Amino acid sequence: MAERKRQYWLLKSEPTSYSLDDLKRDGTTAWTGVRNYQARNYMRDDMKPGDGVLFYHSSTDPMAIVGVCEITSVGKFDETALDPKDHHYDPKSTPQNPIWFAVDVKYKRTFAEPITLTEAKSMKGLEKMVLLQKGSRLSIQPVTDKEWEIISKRK
DNA sequence: GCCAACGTTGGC
DNA sequence: GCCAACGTTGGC
Repeated sequence: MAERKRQYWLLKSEPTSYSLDDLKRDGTTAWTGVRNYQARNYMRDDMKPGDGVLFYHSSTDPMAIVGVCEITSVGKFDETALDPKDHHYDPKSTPQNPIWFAVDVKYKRTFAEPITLTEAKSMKGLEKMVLLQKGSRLSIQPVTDKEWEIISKRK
């Protein structure tokens, strides 16, 4: 069987709800609570252990790509759908008939200097990046090899 | 706080 | 299956 090529992703999070520092503390976390079908599809169908992840802080000052993580599981059932007290509760999603999925994400490193949204917009080679497109609000986005190469070079 | 962009829902 | 109404995201 042919080796699958490593793919790259960007995960958005509001640092007040879950920051890269939180992930550094936890080591690994299940990326639960995603309730958007396109983002779900990426987790369920496309993400594989070893894939690279850029971690982005949204709705904060400054908004920035703050570091690098790694996918360490394939898509699995999102348990938060079962909990009536959870904000992401969805009784239609059950282990027998799963709708919502999560992947495990492992902390790798934090950039000494975050790449702010403003800076990213000025960087050569990132013009097509999903994050920078007008109206783009997907919380899980694919990142191209070239974009990964440019961004993950950051110390 | 505003609002553009987009996704989802539900009436028909 | 269309589409108006509504809700959410997230940059500004």
